[in-house]
Amino acid sequence: MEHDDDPSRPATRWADAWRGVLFANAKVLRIAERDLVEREGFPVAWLDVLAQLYDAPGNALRMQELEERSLFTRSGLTRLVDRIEAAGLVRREPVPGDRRGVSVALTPEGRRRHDRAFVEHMRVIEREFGGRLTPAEQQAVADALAGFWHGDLESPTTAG
Amino acid sequence: MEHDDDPSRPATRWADAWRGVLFANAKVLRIAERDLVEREGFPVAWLDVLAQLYDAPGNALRMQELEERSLFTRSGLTRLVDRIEAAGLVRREPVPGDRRGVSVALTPEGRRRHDRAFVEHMRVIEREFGGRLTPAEQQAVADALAGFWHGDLESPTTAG
DNA sequence: TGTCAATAGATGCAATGTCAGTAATTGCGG
DNA sequence: CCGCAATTACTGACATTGCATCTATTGACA
Repeated sequence: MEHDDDPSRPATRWADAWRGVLFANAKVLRIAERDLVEREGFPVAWLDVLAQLYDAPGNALRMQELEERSLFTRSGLTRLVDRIEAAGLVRREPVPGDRRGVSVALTPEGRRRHDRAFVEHMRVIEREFGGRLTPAEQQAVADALAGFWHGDLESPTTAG
Repeated sequence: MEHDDDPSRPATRWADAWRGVLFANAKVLRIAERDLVEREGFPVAWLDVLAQLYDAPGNALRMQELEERSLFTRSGLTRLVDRIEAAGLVRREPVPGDRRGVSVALTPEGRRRHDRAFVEHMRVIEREFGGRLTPAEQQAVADALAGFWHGDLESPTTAG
């Protein structure tokens, strides 16, 4: 992936864009991970789960819903929730209509920890990520990549 | 809902930009990981190592250099190299001047596997990532995030 | 009602990653 | 030359993750 600055052949810019995503993610997340563990004693994966529950109606989600929304550890969710539950931040509850299902709910303690951790986490992200971009760049990246989250991107994988 | 172009309050766009980075990375990488394992029988972490060696002068790097450049698995490099070496894709060699050191070199087989894997990997990235962005968006993201890789971003972490 | 595929989670095992501690080597200061 | 801190890489204990499998429950249907 060397020389393709040629204006007649702009299609290779995605490689640099991808590299940027890769590096930004890795570097910022590494710092944020360290910081969170030091301050709060739990990793970003926990905060991800807590935040999903926080945003959910009733502060609770079924395992499967959690799995769909969670960025990290698509699998292994059972044990992840085990640990968070052991720490008292969430609680498993039976689902009224379906005896197979389990609902994971935020405990009051979990909510407190979430609030504190989230604020500090965002501060770190702002310092390490947002602060390195101009407002225009922030807007551009947000617009360009919006499709990856508020969008469904199943499509092109059908053919296996 | 979309109007935050307000100059008095532009600072919140980085949150959406960050979310985009997070999601794009996670979703695209997950697909690429599966694909690579299926096709080549090794994970992206291997390709990362192979690519670092490929780009290095003499197709070789010391463990520490490898660790600094590697995006994935900052730690655990010893065992990672163990595995790749066991597969015959790299070879450990003593360093002439320093008997503590170890140089990790790409084998001919490693080079072949790298070439093939890299091409296919890039194809997947293009399909899953590049293909979802317009050329203008690709350019914008590449420009905005360039600082995270060709740049040094040590600075603001000094105070711990 | 009995059978069976589908769904929701959990579990076993192997692979991988993390962290602290170890061993060998180097280079400095006396 | 000798002791000692720094550097380089590895090892072992342990936590986490991924994958395939397993159990329980549900819902469709004959």
